[in-house]
Amino acid sequence: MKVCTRKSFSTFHFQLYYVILPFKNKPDFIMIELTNNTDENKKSLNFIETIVEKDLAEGKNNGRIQTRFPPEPNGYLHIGHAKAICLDFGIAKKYGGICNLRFDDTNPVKEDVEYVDSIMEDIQWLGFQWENVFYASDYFGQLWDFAVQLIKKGKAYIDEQSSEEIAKQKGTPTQPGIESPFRNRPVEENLDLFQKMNEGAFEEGSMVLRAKIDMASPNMHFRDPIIYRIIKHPHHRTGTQWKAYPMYDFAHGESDYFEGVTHSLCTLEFEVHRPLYDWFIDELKTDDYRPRQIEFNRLNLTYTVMSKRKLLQLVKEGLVNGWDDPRMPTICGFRRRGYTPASIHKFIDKIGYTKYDGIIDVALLEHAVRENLNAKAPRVSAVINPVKLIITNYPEGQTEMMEAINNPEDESMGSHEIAFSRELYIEQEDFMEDAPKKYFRMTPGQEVRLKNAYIVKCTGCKKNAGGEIEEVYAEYDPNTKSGMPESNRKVKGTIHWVSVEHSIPAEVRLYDRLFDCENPSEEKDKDFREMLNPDSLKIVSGCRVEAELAKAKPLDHFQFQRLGYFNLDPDSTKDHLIFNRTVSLKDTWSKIAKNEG
RNA sequence: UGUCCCAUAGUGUAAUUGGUAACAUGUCAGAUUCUGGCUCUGAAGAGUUUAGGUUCGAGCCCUAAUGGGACAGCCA
Repeated sequence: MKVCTRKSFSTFHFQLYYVILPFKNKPDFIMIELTNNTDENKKSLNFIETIVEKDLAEGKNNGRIQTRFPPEPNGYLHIGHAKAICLDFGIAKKYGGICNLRFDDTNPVKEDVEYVDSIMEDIQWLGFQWENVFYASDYFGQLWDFAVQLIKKGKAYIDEQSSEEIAKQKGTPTQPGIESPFRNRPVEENLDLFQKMNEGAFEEGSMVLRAKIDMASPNMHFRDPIIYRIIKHPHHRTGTQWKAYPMYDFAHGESDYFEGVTHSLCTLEFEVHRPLYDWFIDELKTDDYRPRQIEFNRLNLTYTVMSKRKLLQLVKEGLVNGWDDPRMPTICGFRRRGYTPASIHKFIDKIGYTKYDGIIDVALLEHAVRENLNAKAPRVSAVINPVKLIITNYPEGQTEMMEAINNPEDESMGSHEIAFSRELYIEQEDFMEDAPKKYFRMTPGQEVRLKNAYIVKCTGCKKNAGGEIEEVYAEYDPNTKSGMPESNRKVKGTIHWVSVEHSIPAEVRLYDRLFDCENPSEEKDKDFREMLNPDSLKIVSGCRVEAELAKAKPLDHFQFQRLGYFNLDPDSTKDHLIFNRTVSLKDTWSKIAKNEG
């Protein structure tokens, strides 16, 4: 055995050793990495990891790393959140830190425990576990005290103007705002009103607490931002205890500070909030510690929308069948569609984290699921649009059990049996009376292999009065059974089938992209409902699947051979099997067929 | 003549300032195949938005322009 080191790599913090094993025919090159951190070192760091490593190298926060995933419980998580989750939990894990789940529940009107539960379920399904669960509402007391402190310092005041008035005075991005007439209200009066505001003495909208900063600031967020408003709607956790609630800008950074977050990762649209985030923390902090907000690009995917508002609208207006409709980009939608956590991780790993706000081709996502399911999904036979095939020279009443390999990619998955008989179903698509040259399937005079069974030669078909194909006929060659010595004869095509008598009925749901246009969010002047793809769901009943599938459990993955990856829908019952198409197989034939006209 | 952010093949990401700008996906071709899948081989596809500057040397640093985005909720 020879071991050689590559000197040229010595500047990196890992070393590669090529070990050449002296096997005669197949010298195996095995790369062994002698470090504790295997994969990570090979890959270049993203800009956030670079920052984290720099902070670590400088000894910031005594080498402590803490992140948080901070959803508002006002909707279901989508694949964009998955990207944030992978980052928040991933950074903590990679650098030996912790990641907490914190619900940013500062607006009781929009929030609900239903969402809290689904969020936790989705994070865990993705394979992550938080260190602690926190709620911004846990800090309402501390935040209140901080607000009082600001008032006492003369840095906050109660404004009694209407929201319209305040908006008007705010100015525009290019014009400075003007100061509120209430801006210099005495401290005592502010404290008194703030107290009463929370006791329910005033109506919603009648007054707010504002930070006194700079109405002429070029950053709109500094123009005396509202930090407390009156909401009388009960809170899903604190009930009616509070009537005055902190705004996001006032709650978020402070919550990070209370918890000891070191790196507060969020999406790009919060970039302009960062100076304010820092401003509040500067007012609050009593030591050198300060959490650091870093923004990365949010995930945009082609042919779908990612905004919670629009997703909610799709659900509320019944344009889809709920949050977990398999066409939705929600995590529960992907789960029901048949995506695996591994495929989502793979996808997110490939797209990376930058500050460039682009849109990602769903083809990348689809590739990730195909790759994952190709490795793990058992192969089965299913006929979605059946037509009868009769093997005219096969004995009536005879049945043979054929061996079907579960997964050619993974021998350890073994095999199962599938019943073969005289009468079968094949796909309507797999028979053509007049076929083009490159059609390798069932057509009179042509031989095809029936997967896992015999080579058959098509002899003709029977049509009804309307010209529709009712039955297809073929003769089999008994010497060509799969596995037999003479079975290796070359035939161009192989098609799948199920036995009429032994197969079971099923419903199959074929999903396609939800929207017709690549970037629905970009078409600002169009109603996004007009861009919906009318064919995004096709329900096909009367499908026939092999008996093996009676054993399927909800969400089990399968490859329907030659068709795609499918999973059993949770609504499926013993008497009514329902399969969802996760993604089709790549289909080069359809391209050829198209080009041939 | 607001502040902030961004700009590398179709898409996404990479490239201690120094070798012919790399990878994935997508596209096209071919091989293989009892899945028109997978796998394998190959090809096309950017000369790094533009113009200056610094440098022996710039995708990378500086300046400006151009284009795109975020910010004017009592949402987060």
